[in-house]
Amino acid sequence: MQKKDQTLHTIVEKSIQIIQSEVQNINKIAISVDCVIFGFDESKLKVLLIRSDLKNYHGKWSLLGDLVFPNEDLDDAAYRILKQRTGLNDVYLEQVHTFGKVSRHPAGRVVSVAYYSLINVQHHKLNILEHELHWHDVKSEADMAFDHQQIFDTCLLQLQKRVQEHPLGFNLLPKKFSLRELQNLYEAILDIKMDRRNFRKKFFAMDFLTDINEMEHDVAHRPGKLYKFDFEKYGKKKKKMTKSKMKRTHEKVLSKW
Amino acid sequence: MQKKDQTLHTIVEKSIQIIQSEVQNINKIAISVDCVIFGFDESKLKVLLIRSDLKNYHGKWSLLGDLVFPNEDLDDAAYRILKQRTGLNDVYLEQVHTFGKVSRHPAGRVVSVAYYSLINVQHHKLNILEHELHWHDVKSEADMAFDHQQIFDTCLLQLQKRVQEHPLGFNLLPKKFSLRELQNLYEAILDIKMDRRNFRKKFFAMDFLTDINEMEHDVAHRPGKLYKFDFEKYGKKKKKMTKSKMKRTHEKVLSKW
DNA sequence: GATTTAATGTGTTTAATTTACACATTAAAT
DNA sequence: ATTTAATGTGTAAATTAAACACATTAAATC
Repeated sequence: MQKKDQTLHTIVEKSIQIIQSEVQNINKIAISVDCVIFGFDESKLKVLLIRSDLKNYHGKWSLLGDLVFPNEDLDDAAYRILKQRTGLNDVYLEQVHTFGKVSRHPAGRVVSVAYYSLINVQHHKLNILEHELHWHDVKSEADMAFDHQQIFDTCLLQLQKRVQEHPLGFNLLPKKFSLRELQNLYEAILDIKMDRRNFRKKFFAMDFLTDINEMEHDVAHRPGKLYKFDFEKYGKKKKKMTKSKMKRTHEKVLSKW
Repeated sequence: MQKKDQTLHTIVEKSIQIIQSEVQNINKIAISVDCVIFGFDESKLKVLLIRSDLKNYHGKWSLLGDLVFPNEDLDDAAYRILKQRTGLNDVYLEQVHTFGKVSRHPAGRVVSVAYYSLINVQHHKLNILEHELHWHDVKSEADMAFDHQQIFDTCLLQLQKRVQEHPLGFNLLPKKFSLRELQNLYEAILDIKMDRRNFRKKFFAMDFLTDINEMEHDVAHRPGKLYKFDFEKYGKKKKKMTKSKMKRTHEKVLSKW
């Protein structure tokens, strides 16, 4: 009995070792997704953070993330996290960068793919209070866990760049908005002041704002007109632009290095 | 004996199952790196490809890639591949995007991080002929394995964008080059024709080209002057630019959507 | 209800950048 | 000596970006 137990033990242990080494050789890397979820509230750009539950990072803030399931597309994992935390489908989501330093996570080797997402804060109001979730003003420093500050910085830079090339900003606004709100949004994202007259001129020239013949209410000054963004019109124009690229010979290229 | 064997078998099998399921739950995802290595030769933009060795993709071309080691930083894996294949250190390398569809790789779940790299084709000449490596003209379609066409397309787009914002192109040229070569490079990368006079004006205005008082040799026409790119001067200017960003209030923002 | 407050709505002028465009010059090849 | 195929150079026109001021409106205050 003694002998039999030993044999058993040996064999089992050996099997375990073999399998474990196999696992290590083939792949000992976990993949996670971290989402930088941006919102816009009170004329400020916010990011959704959660209290870290790890001991090492007690009291610090984390981005919203999770491991990617083996049978789950990477993008789907990001959408899953957004759905879980905000209850929202159909949000703007964009992959930014993958962070893969060996020592970036205390719990082991975890490579993390960072996404940023733009949501309308009025639309969720859901799973916020239940958990230790918090809309953090991007202008004030948060004490973040792991390399999440770096991930956040990278995503904010990406957002700043993208928002100057494409009309993403509208994803952060309510359907109806005044030009002042729109300008506040751009000023918050880019952290600059803009000239009001030139800003308006530029947006009207783009011709994607629909005047819906409504005004602001309950503002302590002259109320502004409200507009909608015409996503459809923009889609059409974008298509045309792509086609016309085919024909181009010269181009405004090599901007201000 | 019969009984003992069965018990053993059962226990071992159970152990294996437990461990395997553990493996599956925790992590069944492998991470690879794929490099889109660009070169510039005979006034054409080229990409380095290798014959695929997988059966399913027999005869097709692949990007250069490998699995990431468990104890290896992601970026280091990319540099390792470049070193292996071209013998070059210190090349320009930039992460672009991570491809993570469940079914993207026939051999199982592999998430791949794509990088592009710019190398001077004159500097290597090494491990090219030995393996089934090949400099492929980006303008002609290659029959690529897996989702490598998509990865390539994404990286080319990224290169086209980046090269308009920063002076990356010089990484593809020899140390000394004529303005004609420089223009050929930009025309090849962007796939457009540019005006010669305006191109020269623009580059001289940037003030990063050093006239080295040498001329082209053995060209069947008037030889052009040769220049070097002043990386140091560029570095200084870039620093200043970043500082002056602090002060700015208005900005050329919201370009041509 | 008159006055104050704090914002909206609106054009023009100037500066900067981008684009278009032509001819004399040079070295090698014939 | 002539031909060839490129280099080197400047200006004017068009477009885009930046700077800037005043009358108007609704709510809040007195």
